[in-house]
Amino acid sequence: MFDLLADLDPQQRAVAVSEATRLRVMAGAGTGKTTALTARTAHLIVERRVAAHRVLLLTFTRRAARQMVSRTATLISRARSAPSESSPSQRIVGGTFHSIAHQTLRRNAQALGLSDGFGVIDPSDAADMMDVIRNDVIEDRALRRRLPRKATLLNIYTRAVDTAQPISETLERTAPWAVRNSDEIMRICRQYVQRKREFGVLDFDDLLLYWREALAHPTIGPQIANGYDHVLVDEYQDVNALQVDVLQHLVGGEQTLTVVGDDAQSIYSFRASSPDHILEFPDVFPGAQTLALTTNYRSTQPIIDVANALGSEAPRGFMTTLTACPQTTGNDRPHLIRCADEDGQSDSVCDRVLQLREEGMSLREQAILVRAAHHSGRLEIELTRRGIPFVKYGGLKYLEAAHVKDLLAVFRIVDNPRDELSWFRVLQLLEGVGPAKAHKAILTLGLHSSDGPNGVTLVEVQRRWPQVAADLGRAARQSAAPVIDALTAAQHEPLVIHAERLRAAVAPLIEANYDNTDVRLTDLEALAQATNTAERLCEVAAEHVLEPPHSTGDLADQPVIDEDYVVISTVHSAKGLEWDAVHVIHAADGNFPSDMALTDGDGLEEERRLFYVALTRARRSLDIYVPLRFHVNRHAQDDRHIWAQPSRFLAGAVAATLEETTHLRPADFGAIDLPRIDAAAAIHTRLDNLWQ
DNA sequence: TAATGGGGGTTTTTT
DNA sequence: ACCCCCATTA
Repeated sequence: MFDLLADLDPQQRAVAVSEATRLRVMAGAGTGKTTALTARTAHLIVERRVAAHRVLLLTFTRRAARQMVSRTATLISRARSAPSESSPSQRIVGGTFHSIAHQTLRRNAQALGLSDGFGVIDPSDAADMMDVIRNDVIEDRALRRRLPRKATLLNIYTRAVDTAQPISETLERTAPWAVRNSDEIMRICRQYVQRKREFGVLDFDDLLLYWREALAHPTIGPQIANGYDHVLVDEYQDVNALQVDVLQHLVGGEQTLTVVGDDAQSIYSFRASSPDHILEFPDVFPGAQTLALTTNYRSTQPIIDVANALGSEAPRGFMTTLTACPQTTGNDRPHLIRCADEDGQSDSVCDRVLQLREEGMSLREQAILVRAAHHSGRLEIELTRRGIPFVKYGGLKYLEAAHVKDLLAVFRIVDNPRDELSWFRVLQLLEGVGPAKAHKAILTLGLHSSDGPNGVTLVEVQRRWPQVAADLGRAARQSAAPVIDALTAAQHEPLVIHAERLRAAVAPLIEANYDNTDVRLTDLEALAQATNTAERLCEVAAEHVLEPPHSTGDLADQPVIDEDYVVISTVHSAKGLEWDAVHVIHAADGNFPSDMALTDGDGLEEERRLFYVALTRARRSLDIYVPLRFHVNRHAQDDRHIWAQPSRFLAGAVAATLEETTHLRPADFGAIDLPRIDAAAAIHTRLDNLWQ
């Protein structure tokens, strides 16, 4: 018979079978955390007879959730010698904090005073709202221009919400230059909250806030929490105070709680997470037991040496020191490659990538990791020039999916006609309709004026539409009519038919507004078909918002899948992944650690953890590239450069673990021999003192 | 109203 | 190079 625990090492086995009701697992990088967690879950279900649907697994990414739910199901079906893994008795409830929150809110919308077809807006919608509000609320143009840009406004708002700190405090920490305008920013935030309510929409933060509110309620809360007997949380180092609150309520009864994480990999402080939460877990959850996973099965000894050396330099240290698995082979020390400038770096990376491929390592086994998405710009040019295919993760432009957002906006209107944001978007697809006419139309439709609890109904919209149409050109009137009809028609039809009707009505508008119509229309067909498993259109829209395309490859057509390609990824997006070879570029002070993060000591420590995450992605080969000269500005095309020191993380104990080489092109001779003085670092320190 | 051009500013990471 | 804002023009 299949033994669930057979492939586990003693540490992992301890995690799998522990009967602690509060368990913290400190799991270092590459130590088989997923293996241990899925074994624990399967063990609960197979050996301790827990029903699968009473186990809740919370993660931070969709990918992690999917992976663990299906691996658990596989384990269970093997242990029971059952043929299929799709049986509900084998599938636990798993998802990101946000998606589980969303499902919970849908089920309890009425009890929570939410309108029943509430919409979920993505960060770019939210930012657009911020933009509109700024223009409405701030009269003075000069003042308006001094305020942060829309995305920054949203960041400030989010951070204030996540940390439950007043805006003024948030500004001090994250945007000190905007402190003088804190009054205006507060007014904008207040309006933002109010408008979301009027429109009947929730943003990402709201999902968690409402979830917590529901859980904190004396009768609703326990009812939700009692749906589960066991709660497991992955990547616990990334939780913020709000999420800890949610968990406390979720396990307020008889439930058990297992959290797994690594304090060394806490890299989301901009979302108000802090490694303190995993470090202080026993204080918040009394009686907690702690286990550790310390044997790294991923990387060779020399790579682990670099990671441990980096950890040893952290002022507070990291809780786990990694031990290499005795079976790993490979003695090559990771390289620190000095390059003259960014182009030299691009050159060097390409050379190395091709060299490794010639040694038999396919491109797909290699990744190039960057601190900031734009760091790979010049490298991408060089990769293209040399015909090396690549796929970039992170930093996807939402606009590329504008047509998808258009149809989703229509979906949202169906269930929530007072969603002004969606109307605003859809109306502007009509010819001759810009912001001004769209706004007027919204007033005419009287989206909020209605008496009903959920605002206007679609029937009312249809009745008032002729008034709007009178103000439109002929073309706009004609192309709008089918959309309005499709919105109201077919409420009794199967969802997928209704969705298809809407798609057909919107398609001509898409054709009129965008290039690349073929690809876009295909996307929309897929989207309409995807509604056949859902119960409501607003659900489809929300799920889509919660799982945006993650790489440019996700949006592209399938053929890419068969090809061999290098992955370019931000370090943040690379967490949880691994490759045979990892190339970390731009490891120069100012880029990595990023200048932006150095306003306080916490910032520097987070950069160190980020660097740690980057290093520990590598299985067999690790190369760190240091361009000594790079462009001053993000988008600079001019010749203004600054000289940089290698990243401060490469000094001290770490230096001793690396093999240093210099990559020179003929043109670089001379350049590289210029004296390297410590001026940059000295000035940096001096200036840093000014801000404290 | 949408399209165009000039000018000024440009602070990372993402569920 | 790019984005954002504004004024001008069709």
